[in-house]
Amino acid sequence: MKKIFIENLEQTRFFSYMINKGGLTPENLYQLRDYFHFRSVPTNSYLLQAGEICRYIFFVEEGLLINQTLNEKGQERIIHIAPENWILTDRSSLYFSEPSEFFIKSIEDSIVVYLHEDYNRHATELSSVYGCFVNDSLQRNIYTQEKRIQSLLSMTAKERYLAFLERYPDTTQRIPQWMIASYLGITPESLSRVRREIAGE
Amino acid sequence: MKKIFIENLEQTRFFSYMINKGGLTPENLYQLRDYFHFRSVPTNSYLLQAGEICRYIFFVEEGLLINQTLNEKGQERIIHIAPENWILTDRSSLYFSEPSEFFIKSIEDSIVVYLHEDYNRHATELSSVYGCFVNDSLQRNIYTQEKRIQSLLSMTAKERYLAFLERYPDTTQRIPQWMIASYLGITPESLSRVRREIAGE
DNA sequence: CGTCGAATTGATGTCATTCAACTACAGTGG
DNA sequence: CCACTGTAGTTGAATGACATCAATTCGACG
Repeated sequence: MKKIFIENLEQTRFFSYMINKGGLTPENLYQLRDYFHFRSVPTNSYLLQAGEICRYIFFVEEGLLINQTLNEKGQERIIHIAPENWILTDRSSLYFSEPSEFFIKSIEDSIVVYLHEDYNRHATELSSVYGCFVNDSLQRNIYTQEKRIQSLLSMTAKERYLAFLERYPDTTQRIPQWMIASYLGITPESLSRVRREIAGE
Repeated sequence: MKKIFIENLEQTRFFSYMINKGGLTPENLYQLRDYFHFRSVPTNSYLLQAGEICRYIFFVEEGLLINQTLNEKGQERIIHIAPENWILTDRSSLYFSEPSEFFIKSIEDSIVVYLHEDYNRHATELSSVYGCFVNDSLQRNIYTQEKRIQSLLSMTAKERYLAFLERYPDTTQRIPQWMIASYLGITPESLSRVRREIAGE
């Protein structure tokens, strides 16, 4: 988890994202320079441990992060999967400064941008467009969660797996199968059977 | 769904909520008078139909609203249940002006405050505290959805029902059982069996 | 080559669904 | 006032989906 120096900031996914989606300018980003830094993160590093207070928003420049939790019975559950260009954090821990119930961990050698908790506030002050973007993201986040709840309420394991494949078409083969199973809320064995069924169609 | 006139605005649940939780003052609320109105809503009225664009945020002054959707197979699913003091809307339809996939409907004779889509914006201009409150609500919303996803991923029907009872202790007996079943993602028959089991403990 | 974890496969169990029958009750019209 | 109807809820038996447990295979890595 070494802090690293990036030669061409402007060529990073992070910059493209913030400029194209967030509506910031390169100048804005240089002004925000104190509120983010790049880190190199080897496989299986924990960026956040349950019990800690989450202080950062993580942007995946390269690699793959997951967000997991342990339920009462002690088994782990994958909550989110974040490949390149995704943002991951524990909003409630970050926002309310409460101990997190989640782990955030890398499952590939990754490069992660750590966004300081004040990044969004400062960026919004620099650009009102960015403020709207943050709001948009929250709304969209709620919407996708709504969708996921619906899928858990009314789809079978097979249907959910097919939906997963559509959602993460390129990423699927980078994720161990048992993690996908966990994300879908089924056992690895069940997923294996589902896959066999699909293959023979 | 008659527009109604309220004698003592200050004694409404809506005012208490906006003042105590939202940080607005009574004066603020009178200034916002154009952006909300009360309606009397008989049982089984639709406040929003799938396909429409949602234009309001609904605050339940009295009664009981639900938010439901039809899945691909044509069966209805209860997504949210909102008794007094709750807020209900289709955020993505409201925010992105897209046709809604949801129905919002009263299941008791109710009094509902219709908040105009610009209410939040204007209220935020009047009071920055309110702006924080809106943000808080979004964050909290995300958090509770996260919780619900986890419960769907790892709890049995019985456990989810018990959790439901804790969450809506006073409201349970006002909601038909088959709706609770739908909210929990199980069939009415299963819920009936779960209840019998619990009763005999 | 041996080890370890991931993935597959089979046998069996559990939980919830489905379908059907039955009860209870509320509303309607004769 | 009573029969008729429709809806919610309960119950039972059969079925289906997924879990669990155990055995085996596969592949990566030291």
